[in-house]
Amino acid sequence: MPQRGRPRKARLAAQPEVSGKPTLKTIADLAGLAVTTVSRALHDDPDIAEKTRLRVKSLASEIGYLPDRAALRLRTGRTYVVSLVLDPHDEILGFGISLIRGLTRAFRATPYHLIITPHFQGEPPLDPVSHLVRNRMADGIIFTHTEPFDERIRLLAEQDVPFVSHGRTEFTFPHPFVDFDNGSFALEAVRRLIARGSGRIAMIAPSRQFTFCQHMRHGFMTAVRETGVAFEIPDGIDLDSPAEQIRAYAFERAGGNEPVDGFVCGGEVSGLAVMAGLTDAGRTVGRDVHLVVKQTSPVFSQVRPQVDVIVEDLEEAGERMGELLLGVITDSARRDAHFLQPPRLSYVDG
Amino acid sequence: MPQRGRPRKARLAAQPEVSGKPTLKTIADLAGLAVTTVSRALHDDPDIAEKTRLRVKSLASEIGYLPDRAALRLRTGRTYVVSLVLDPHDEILGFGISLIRGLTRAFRATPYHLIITPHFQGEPPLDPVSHLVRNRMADGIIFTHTEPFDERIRLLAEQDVPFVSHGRTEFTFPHPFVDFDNGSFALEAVRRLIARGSGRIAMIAPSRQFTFCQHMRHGFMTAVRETGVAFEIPDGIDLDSPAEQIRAYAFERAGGNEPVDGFVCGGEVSGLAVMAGLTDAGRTVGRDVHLVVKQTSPVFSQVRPQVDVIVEDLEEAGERMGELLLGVITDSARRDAHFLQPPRLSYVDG
DNA sequence: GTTGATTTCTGCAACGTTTTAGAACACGCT
DNA sequence: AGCGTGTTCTAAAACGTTGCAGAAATCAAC
Repeated sequence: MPQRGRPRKARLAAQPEVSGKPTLKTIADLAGLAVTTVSRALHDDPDIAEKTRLRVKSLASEIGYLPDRAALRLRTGRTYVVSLVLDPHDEILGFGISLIRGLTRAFRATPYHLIITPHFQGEPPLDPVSHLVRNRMADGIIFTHTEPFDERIRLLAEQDVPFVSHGRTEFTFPHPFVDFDNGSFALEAVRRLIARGSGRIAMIAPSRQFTFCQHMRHGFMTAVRETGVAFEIPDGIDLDSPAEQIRAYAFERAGGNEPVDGFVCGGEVSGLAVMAGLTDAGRTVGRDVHLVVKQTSPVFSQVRPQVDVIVEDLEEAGERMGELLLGVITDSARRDAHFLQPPRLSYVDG
Repeated sequence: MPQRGRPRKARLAAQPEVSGKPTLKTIADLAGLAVTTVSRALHDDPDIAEKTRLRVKSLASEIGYLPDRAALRLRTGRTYVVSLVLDPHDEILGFGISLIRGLTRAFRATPYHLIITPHFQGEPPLDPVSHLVRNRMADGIIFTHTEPFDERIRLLAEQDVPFVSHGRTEFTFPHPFVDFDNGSFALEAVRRLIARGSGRIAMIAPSRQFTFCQHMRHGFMTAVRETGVAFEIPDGIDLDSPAEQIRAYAFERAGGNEPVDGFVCGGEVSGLAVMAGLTDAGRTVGRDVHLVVKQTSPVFSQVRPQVDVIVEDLEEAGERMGELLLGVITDSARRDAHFLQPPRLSYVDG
């Protein structure tokens, strides 16, 4: 094979720098090449001889070169940052941390970093998002507790900023989301309660502002109509209500005439609160009254008496959201990708 | 007052750029000043006339100028990033998310961002930390589950990288930490159980590898010696054991001869597991056997029968850690600052 | 008026990267 | 020889910021 092209100038290879982290210049000096060449070699530019590319790459990995994030970001505008907007509604139990763990799994082999942007109670929900967008602080945004006409989504779609929401909207345009199938959850929960013998079923539903409230109610009502069972959905009580209020409701509705003997609980705290209310009212859970609880952490398997649970896997949700977001970032055509997570039924003795 | 110094050149103020986020140049053009001048004015350099400083600052806030993080980082080397190393041991219940929420509170009015660096199960614990240090990815590091001779702390102290640990060490050099007073926790827990009438007390302790295990054991043993009560600390069972194993242990030790009638549980999952085991064994919690549980989330107030809890406020811990870290970052002399968090007793009916 | 001190502002360089434009050389063909 | 072509590499500029070294004007003093 004939040697072609420009031959290497027999440049003195400077001795490797001792201090500081390696940069393109470090490699360039080591290899006797120009910084540009090294950059291109690492990017597999076909203009660079294969032999050189290989040499540069092995040199780079040898000295543990990692491109400088700041320089990259300054030059290219890409931040390689994804931000999770931490919702004040995020339940203590699992929601935040499982989701985060899933996200980190999705970003594991990528250069992306996960930053947490808090949304403080009382602030306008749009603030954290518009701050991120305006100052270009992230390549993509993740958030939870989506509303039917969520302003955050309107803004992000308008500005063409990649995002994935946990929860759906009622906008006409498509956008990437991951959601738990709360409709199926409620449907299955009611069916299970009826199989257990419940004759009057109540549901502790999400706050009306969230889209998933409608899904859960719809599933609930479908099952109720399908079976003709008596039901109630308390007004003014939702999953974000203080546990004490939920407990009091369960306590009250456990007795009187037309007592409730089946509860669908959309979350663990409400599940425990309902159980507490029933216990306090002298009812025996699992015998004269039944529960189906949506579980996002493994606590309920240790709660006694055992109750039927339906599992929402938030770590998986996080991982999917991360994957979808990376997809949208690299290819904005994937804007309508989504994932609807099926409920995982986990019932006590069959 | 006489006009002194160099007068403003009557330079044409270029019309404000419409596109892109504002930079120093935007302000400079607007004010008819040089970029350097604007930079110094914003930094309150006394070399710049007060009038100019005021004008520049009002201009800056008017157009919503925010220094570019990438440029700042590239130029100064400061990242304005703090990283939390997410431990795989972080309990689903509260640990992670409360701590994170507290951290974000501490960074609220600062330019610091919180990034989450995962530590995946099976990886060497040093990996995430040394990666952060080597590539200068953060100005400060936060981590949990500290060990007596924690390699992470050794490394960070050696490299002089600011950090705050959750938990103490047995190193001779001082370092910033926040810790819950697990000694007092165990001490008070035993006292409470004895007041309830327990005659044989067991403790579900942390895994031996963590420093706080020793503190908890020490507090426990102090109380045991002080009172002369019978006790046991099961071998091979700790807070990180599968809940089922803990349940089985409680189930077994609830009966037989010399049954245990008082449990100190260092965490919520173990608390629920012990209650489950006792219930399954036919014991009545609150009558013939008692529990004191360390609580980091509000779940236990809804668990029936109610048990005594001692609260560890992880959100406060996070906020303190954030504050301490900012202190160390800006003034490395504060390396020995720390905060020992007192247990908050929350007992059922007095 | 020149000089020097003081005040106030400016230009240049650098951080590490990618992009754009082009340079240096070898080869094959006339 | 000369020319075009293809291959392989490089110099310079730019992203937005700050530190350094000065520059331009004024004032006080001679």
